Amino acid sequence: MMNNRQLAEAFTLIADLSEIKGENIYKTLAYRKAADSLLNLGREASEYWKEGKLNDIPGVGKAIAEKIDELLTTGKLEFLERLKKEVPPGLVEWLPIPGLGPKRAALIWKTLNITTFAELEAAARAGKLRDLPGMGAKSEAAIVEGIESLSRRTVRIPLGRAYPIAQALIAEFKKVKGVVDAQPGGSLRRMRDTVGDLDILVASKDPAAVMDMFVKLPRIHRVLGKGPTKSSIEFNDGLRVQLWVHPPQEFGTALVYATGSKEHNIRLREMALAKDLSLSDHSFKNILDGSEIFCATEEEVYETLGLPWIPPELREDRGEIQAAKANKLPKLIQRKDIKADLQMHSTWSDGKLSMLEMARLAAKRGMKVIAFTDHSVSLGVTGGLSMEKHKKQAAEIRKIQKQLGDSILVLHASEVEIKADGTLDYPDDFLASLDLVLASLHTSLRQPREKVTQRVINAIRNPHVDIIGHPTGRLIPGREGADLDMEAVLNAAAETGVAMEINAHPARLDLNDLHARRAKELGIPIAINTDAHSEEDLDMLPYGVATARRAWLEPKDVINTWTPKKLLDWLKKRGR
DNA sequence: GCCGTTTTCGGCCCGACTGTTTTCAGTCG
Repeated sequence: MMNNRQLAEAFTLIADLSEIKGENIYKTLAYRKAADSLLNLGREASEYWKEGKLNDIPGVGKAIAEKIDELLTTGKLEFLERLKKEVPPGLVEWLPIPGLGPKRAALIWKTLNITTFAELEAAARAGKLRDLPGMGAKSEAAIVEGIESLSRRTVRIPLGRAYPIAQALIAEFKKVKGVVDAQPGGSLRRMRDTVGDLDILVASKDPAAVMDMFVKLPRIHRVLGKGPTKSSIEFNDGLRVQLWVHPPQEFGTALVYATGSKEHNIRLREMALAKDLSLSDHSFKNILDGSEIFCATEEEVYETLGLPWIPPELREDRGEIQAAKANKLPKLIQRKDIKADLQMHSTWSDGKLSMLEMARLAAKRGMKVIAFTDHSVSLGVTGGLSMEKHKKQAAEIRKIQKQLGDSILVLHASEVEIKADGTLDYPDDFLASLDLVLASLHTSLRQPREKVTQRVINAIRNPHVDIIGHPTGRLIPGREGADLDMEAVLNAAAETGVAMEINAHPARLDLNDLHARRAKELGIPIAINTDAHSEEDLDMLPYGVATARRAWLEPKDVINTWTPKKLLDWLKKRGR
């Protein structure tokens, strides 16, 4: 059964091939929209399909619904196979080359009769592209350079790496004469778990000063473009940064534009047009009389459209505009709402600091409750604890609790391994003796879907498990995580009341935004924990909160916002 | 191909930058 990503890939391929073919641009746009919509769906399209509700998926009408049906039934699509015979699918590999789009791909293919990436590279290097109509030596050089940069270019980078770099750049921009404000834009500001390139927006009365400083930053590989209001560069490590500079009086429209997402912006522009206003990064322009409305702040932009300000994390065209219209935007959780951290590690297993040190550092960061979830016995590499050692740890916790007084409550917990056979690492009567049990997958993540899903469900059904930690086990970048049937997992959690974790470490952010949002819909309590192994890790909490915000979570949805008493009551109700 | 707080037909977001084409097309975000 094809999953959403595979379906989206099929429609993206249709869109790419159609565009090279020269098909009506709005038709290709419709396929792209459908692909995007599938990727943004909280549940598998196959479930909509079983319910006969494919048309409920935004951007899916009669024709695309029929194609999804064929793909899910047969695993193939006759329409796509025919299209591949008309347009060589190898051409699609050319499109990521900067400076080469569908029009030129078609031109090169038809004129030179080549279809592979290697043939294209050879033709470009042999000087065969410069004589094509509309192209010249510079276009050809740009394509050669584009091919080279593609091989050098890093894939999407983790938010946890991009964010500090962006903050450092912003600090530099703010030092430049004439700069009034500087903010991140793009997926960075929306706090997606990975970002493609860094978008930064500056408000300044003297744009040239910022641009000149920007293109002279150290460690720049090359300047991709430089204009009076927009420039972009590529660093030696392949990271790309795009900079816009606007006068302060239009910073609001500019920031909305630069933040995106593209789909969100399209919705805003449609709303503007309904009021005879054309919205750009500069202003609202009245299409009847040409008059302009300038917005220095985002609030003014949304107000002009009759909407309350929408937090950047929600701007994905996942229903936030409808919610804003109805004045039903969620009151999103914030960092300051978090008063408990229910997964952290100490020197008792693989943590770097003692429990007392960790407790004091957590208290300093506003925590009222923490849980030590040192690893369980079978995870040998981490120094997983025997039951015997747990008794000693319990005694140690009683001791440090006296030292800490009532500044912070320390719970004796465990991150219990969900073993490859689906059993847990300790017997039930031992689990019952702990203050809190968090169960996680670390091994045999590549098991088949049914098996690995059943493992997690077994853990959820164990009456002594309170939280499932980083449910899929993914690592960013690089490791996919288990192929869980998330809908089945979440349904089990909804039945038993087990909390699901958003692991705040930027290498995890697991649950992701979509799954966390689905968990909320099902009424499942969510935990946001740092999984800290060191002091620095304690400061990763904002990434977890950002993921929760992207999932539309409010303080009441998250158990870490509760008072110690409420948290203890919840654990008691769970049989503790 | 999708879609409807004017619409079941006729729209579908907007502008900067680049190169080459001396007024615009292609690409990009």
